[in-house]
Amino acid sequence: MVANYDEVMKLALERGFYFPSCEIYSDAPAGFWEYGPRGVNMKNKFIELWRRELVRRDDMLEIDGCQIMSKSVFVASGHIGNFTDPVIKCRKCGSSFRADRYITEKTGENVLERMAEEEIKALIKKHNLRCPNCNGEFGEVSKFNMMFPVGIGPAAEEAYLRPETCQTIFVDFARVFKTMRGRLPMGIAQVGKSFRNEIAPRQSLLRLREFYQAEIEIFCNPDRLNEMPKFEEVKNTVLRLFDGSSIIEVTAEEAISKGLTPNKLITYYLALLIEFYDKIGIDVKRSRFRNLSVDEKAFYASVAFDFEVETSIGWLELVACNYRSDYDLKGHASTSKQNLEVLDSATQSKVLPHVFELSMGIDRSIYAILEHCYYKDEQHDDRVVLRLKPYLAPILVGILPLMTKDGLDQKARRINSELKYDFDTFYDESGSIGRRYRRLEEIGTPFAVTVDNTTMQDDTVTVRHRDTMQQERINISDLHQYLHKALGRR
RNA sequence: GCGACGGUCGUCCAGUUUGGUCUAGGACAUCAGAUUGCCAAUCUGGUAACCCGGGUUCAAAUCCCGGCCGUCGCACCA
Repeated sequence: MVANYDEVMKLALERGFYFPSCEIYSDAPAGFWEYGPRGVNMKNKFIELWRRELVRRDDMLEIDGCQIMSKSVFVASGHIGNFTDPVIKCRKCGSSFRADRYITEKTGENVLERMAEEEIKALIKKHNLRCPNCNGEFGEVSKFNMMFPVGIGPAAEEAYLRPETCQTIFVDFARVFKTMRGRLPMGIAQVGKSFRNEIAPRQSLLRLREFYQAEIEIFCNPDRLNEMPKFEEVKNTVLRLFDGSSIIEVTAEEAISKGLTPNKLITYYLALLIEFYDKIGIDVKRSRFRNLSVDEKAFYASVAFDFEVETSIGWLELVACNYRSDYDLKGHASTSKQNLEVLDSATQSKVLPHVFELSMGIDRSIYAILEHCYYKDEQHDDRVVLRLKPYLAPILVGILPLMTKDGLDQKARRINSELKYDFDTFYDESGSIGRRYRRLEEIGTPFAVTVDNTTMQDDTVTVRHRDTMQQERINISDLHQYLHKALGRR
């Protein structure tokens, strides 16, 4: 039984995964959401697996940069120029439109991305364009920048909240490469918040104004994109590639030989990404890499694959995989007047690295995992089971006394005390045993340890499995090892 | 941002049409007690809400205006 958005939303609100920010105030703006206790735990575990399966596996370097950055950064990155849309507003009914698109649609005239406001105005006048809704006259052309400005210090020096975490990586690149004795290709990773003043934030975690990204920027020599010994590790990994009409399943090796992906470096990282999402609990059979067409790509990307998963509200983009070439380093080099070239030790030549990025949306990923793991068990009174991987579950194990007498509760409390420093545990004695099992499985707890009368005689407990409802009896002294193993730890 | 519709306990809903026993009701969830003792059991009791601001009126959950939020459509989406 497949979940829908409303069911996931209800579970998230009722069980403390996430909820609207500032909700006790009526002027709370849209597009801001908080993680509750269960959500933040799950998010932390998501990031831990990201570190393990991408950052450590590939020997990347992680940094943690500032969220407020100087204006120059965004002049260099192109956000000051490109992150704005020209908007025209009807004087009569107030409807607003993207000026460039509207003019092109109505007149066929090509409107350049950087066309000045005066020129746009002239075009409207020339063709006598009016509002399609009420035939009213258009007012001034305005530019809406989606970055949040901030004023630094008493003089309110112009700066911005970063609209993407990667800019920190680019401006830090030279120092990190030097001090960490970098070699190309080199990955720099970062988890952090980004901020975009969305016009219409919607659907809770899916379209936020303040959101988490986990970003990886691979700095590479563009002449050596097929020199990738590590590629052997992933050559049999299956990629599902979508060309706009159908999904083709191929191994990483086949993707290259058939020309579906451009080179080994990009293909290697697409494969790492899909392996990560498989381990995190996404049903990868319901995912695809969408090869973006020319007009869909961001202004800085020359090759772009969006990693998308199928949900009840359609295909949802979780990761943008962009080959940004030297767009960013070139921009920062010329704006800052710093030389950002590095020596590629393999060729002993100076090179301005190109960049391939994996830009993951954490919040959207959390939503997608919840939806893919949500299961309504029709065999057992429609019990709701969140079938999260053990290493992602907010609570790993519930510790339950069968009843609160004959010392069973004290015994269970002692077991909880012994385990809680190493695992996320939850002690619960309230309500019938069946009710307590149901509450645990609803937040994805894979195991429930029950203390019964037999425990008092031989120090064994039952371990109940969330998905099968089967129980096994094991020694209390083996519990630690048992849970350790269940987490897949070494 | 525009348009349509909507906003009542944690959740879902009743009450708004026709202002007045609404001191706002129910179910689920939750808490306490009793009973039971391995899969949402039963009984008793409790906690808990009219989105915010203004207006009309003797009287507003109910009517009017503004704001905020939500759903859908358009537009936008690095």
